[in-house]
Amino acid sequence: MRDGVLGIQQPRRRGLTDEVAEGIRHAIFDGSFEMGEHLNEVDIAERLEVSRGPVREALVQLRQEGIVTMKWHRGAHIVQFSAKDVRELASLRTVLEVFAIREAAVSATETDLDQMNQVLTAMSRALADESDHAMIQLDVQFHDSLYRAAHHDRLWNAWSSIRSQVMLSLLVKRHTFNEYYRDRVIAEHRDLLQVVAARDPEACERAVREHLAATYERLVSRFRSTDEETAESTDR
Amino acid sequence: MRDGVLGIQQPRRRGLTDEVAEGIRHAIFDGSFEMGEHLNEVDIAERLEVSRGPVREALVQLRQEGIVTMKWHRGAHIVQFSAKDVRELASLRTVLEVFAIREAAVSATETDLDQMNQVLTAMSRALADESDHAMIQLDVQFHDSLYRAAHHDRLWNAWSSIRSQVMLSLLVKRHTFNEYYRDRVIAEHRDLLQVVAARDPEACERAVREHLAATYERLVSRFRSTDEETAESTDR
DNA sequence: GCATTGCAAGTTGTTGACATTCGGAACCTT
DNA sequence: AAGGTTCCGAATGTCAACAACTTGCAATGC
Repeated sequence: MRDGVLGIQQPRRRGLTDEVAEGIRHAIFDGSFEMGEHLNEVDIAERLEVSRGPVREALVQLRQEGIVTMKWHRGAHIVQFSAKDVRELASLRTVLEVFAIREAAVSATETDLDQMNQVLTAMSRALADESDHAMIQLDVQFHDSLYRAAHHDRLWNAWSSIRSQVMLSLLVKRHTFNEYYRDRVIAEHRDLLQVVAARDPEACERAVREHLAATYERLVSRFRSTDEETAESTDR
Repeated sequence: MRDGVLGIQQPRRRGLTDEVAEGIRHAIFDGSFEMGEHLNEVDIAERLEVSRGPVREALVQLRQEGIVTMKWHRGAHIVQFSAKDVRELASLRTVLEVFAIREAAVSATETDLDQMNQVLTAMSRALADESDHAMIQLDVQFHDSLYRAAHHDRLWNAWSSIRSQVMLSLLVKRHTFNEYYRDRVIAEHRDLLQVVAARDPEACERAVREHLAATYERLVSRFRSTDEETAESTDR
């Protein structure tokens, strides 16, 4: 946020709560937990060498991000997305992102555009590595920079509260994205950057709608429509 | 949610965290705290007769709701809205609520419409009492029922994360709303209900845009703008 | 056998004590 | 007296123990 006088990034002091939240988030994205798995507070606390206090506070945060659910005296579980959930993510995200890109078209600075561009070049590099995980991360990162370019704190918060869900829903089905990512991601995102740079609100809205429709059309079908159906045999 | 077999409303068990969060929220809305005031954890804990643990967890929740800010080792403060904040609330809320009412127009049930109607009648009663506080509460409550009619969990969460801010920004300037509330609230909200009931998406969108524009046009001017904002702002 | 009841183990919820950090008052230096 | 430094009080951050709750299992009764 504020760099020191010497341009040195002064160590941002933050509590264990945030560290733990990031740790758990990272673990979830890395696939260290199964979908629906129970998160044991003492396990996490011991593994991160912290007490349970910060862990609990972190879980409250993650609940707000929608990637864990909590019930009274029943602890936290990783969410399990149904097709309905993904459809909700798609529709809400479209609404937010159309708004975001229209705002960005008006108030994006050169710096903002640069950052979007940097993500694009990072994508090109990642394409060679064929790492789906890295690519998805960059995908989300690009949209981060788009939202940031809108310069709208509360819009950013709204995005933050579904961001982790978006990331998780993509990661879970990452293997179905191979061809898509190889063929179209970079082009589509470059289009987004261009319409923003061109300051054309209408083109912006069209580009976002197409981009998200294309992404989610294939994604939704990968999730089960009823989560009542169950249940693979118990793994214990 | 699920009533017992005997129709007995089983007491919804919830932790102290939620109770405390609601307590603090209530206190803030009641004006028990000044804007920007520091929230002392031990004071709150003692006053509510709980330990600091639940209080801290509750504050994390309230931070997510945007009505308190927290900094490392500096605790929690009530937010202070600037004109920019209120403008952000207005624009984001418009985006969300347009989406909400269009969804509601499609998927609202009779029960949903009934609940909206109930709030309307409660408003009529409150109008006589001339209690601004009660009226604002009902105003927000009406919009609650609108969002609920959309049957979209993530949209509801997005609304929840600005709801408290909306409520607070209205309450802080409640004295400027006398005439408006007396004259137009009920009519405008009844319009909203009618267009939803008519299942007319376009009329819905128009009604919401007008309603919110009217509300925020007068509200924004009541908040003072920050220095930097006036310095670099370009009107549009 | 099947359902019910009581127990026990394990997990979460809560608490009070301890450690760390911030901000300001008092003090020294110039 | 102005400016900087040191120290202390007060609040927050963290921890480990205690209490409450849920759940699965086994014993009991039918």
